[in-house]
Amino acid sequence: MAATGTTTELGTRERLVRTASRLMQHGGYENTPVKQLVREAGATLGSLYHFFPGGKQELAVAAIHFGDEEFAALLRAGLTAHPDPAEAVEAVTGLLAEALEASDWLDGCPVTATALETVGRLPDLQAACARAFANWQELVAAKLLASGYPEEEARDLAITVVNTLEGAEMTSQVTRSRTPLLVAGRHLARLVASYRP
Amino acid sequence: MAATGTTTELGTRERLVRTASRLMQHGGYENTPVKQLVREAGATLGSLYHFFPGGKQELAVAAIHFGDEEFAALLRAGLTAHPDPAEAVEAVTGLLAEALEASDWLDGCPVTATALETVGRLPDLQAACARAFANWQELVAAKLLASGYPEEEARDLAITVVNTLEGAEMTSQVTRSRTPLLVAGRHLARLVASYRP
DNA sequence: CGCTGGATAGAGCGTTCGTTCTAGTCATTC
DNA sequence: GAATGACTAGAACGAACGCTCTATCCAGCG
Repeated sequence: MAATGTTTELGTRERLVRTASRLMQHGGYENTPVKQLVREAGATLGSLYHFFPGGKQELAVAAIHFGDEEFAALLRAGLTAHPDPAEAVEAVTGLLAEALEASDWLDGCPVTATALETVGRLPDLQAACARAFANWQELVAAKLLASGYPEEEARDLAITVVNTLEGAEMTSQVTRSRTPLLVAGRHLARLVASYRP
Repeated sequence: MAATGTTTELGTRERLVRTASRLMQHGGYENTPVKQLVREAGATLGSLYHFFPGGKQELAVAAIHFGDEEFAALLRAGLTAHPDPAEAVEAVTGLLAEALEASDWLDGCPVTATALETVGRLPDLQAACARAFANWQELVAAKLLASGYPEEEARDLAITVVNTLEGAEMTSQVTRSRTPLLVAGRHLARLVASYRP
């Protein structure tokens, strides 16, 4: 190899995190056996417990953070696509619908499934999921604030925007249809516009 | 016992279904071991496989249907509380927030967790979950239609109302706060009112 | 009374789970 | 070229999983 100073392709640790994020996106935490995980990541059990002494749970927290950032990137892409926040939010639903259908309705929200099954069971994971939701709300709120929305209305709208995206993404996934997401886009745009300063 | 002709308290089958619904509401399908299930239901493995030859999966489908009806009852209660659909929807979020906090943030939507973890894995369960969502949408749509909303707008609004309720319920659960649900109530009321015929 | 069949009861099956453990590889450093 | 330490490799373990199986109970009936 030429450049041995940096990672040539992707380090084992990174492959583990990304694979865990993808598998947990599909089936959540308990439905993701570590052996399948390391196999698909092209790693071994030894590597997993080398990088994550806390085991599956520590890896899962890292995977949730990765999914958090991944979703945030898509959110940023949609939000910056239009200056107007209402149009921007609707653009996000379009991006989500596209990505979801392209994955044969499998790649839903990378956090939701894990969030629901860890409530009251695995506090570390639940906290990581809560942080992700807060992070996404913050992105939406920033867009609204930058457009002149008053502080309180911006914060509240951001909560509902993210929640509706989550709910619509789930329903689109279960029913294998773009409709819930696209309808959510229209309604959120109308709602956001109705508060326009 | 006096009346031996009918079930004295609750039949074993019914206890299994209700217990399964409650446990799946908390942790989903895979997080609900059959042995814990029969123990909490006051039943045994023999009874489970007597009433549900299809095993855990068949019981889970029955449990989803039960949760479907249970949530539908709460939805009906909220929707009939006010003649105006906008106020009615907001009433629903109040009921949900109350029930959720009373359960120490554990009794979320009885279907969502299972829906997400069975996508693309257990078609029978996924179908049962999809049916529940459609059922709830139908209830909201009926309320809007009865209030004179045009057919298409009523259907689309019903989709978003249910999706937003789902998303807000999940976020309220994970963050242990009424806020997401109550904010969703205000926003949904505003959205529904904005379409008032 | 004995027979019958729905319902109950739980020990035990084979499998899979997350984790541990020992052995090994390989680039880097003295 | 021996030593070092980060990393790889996978066999093996105890626990827990869903499910099967045989035995038993008991109300209804001739």
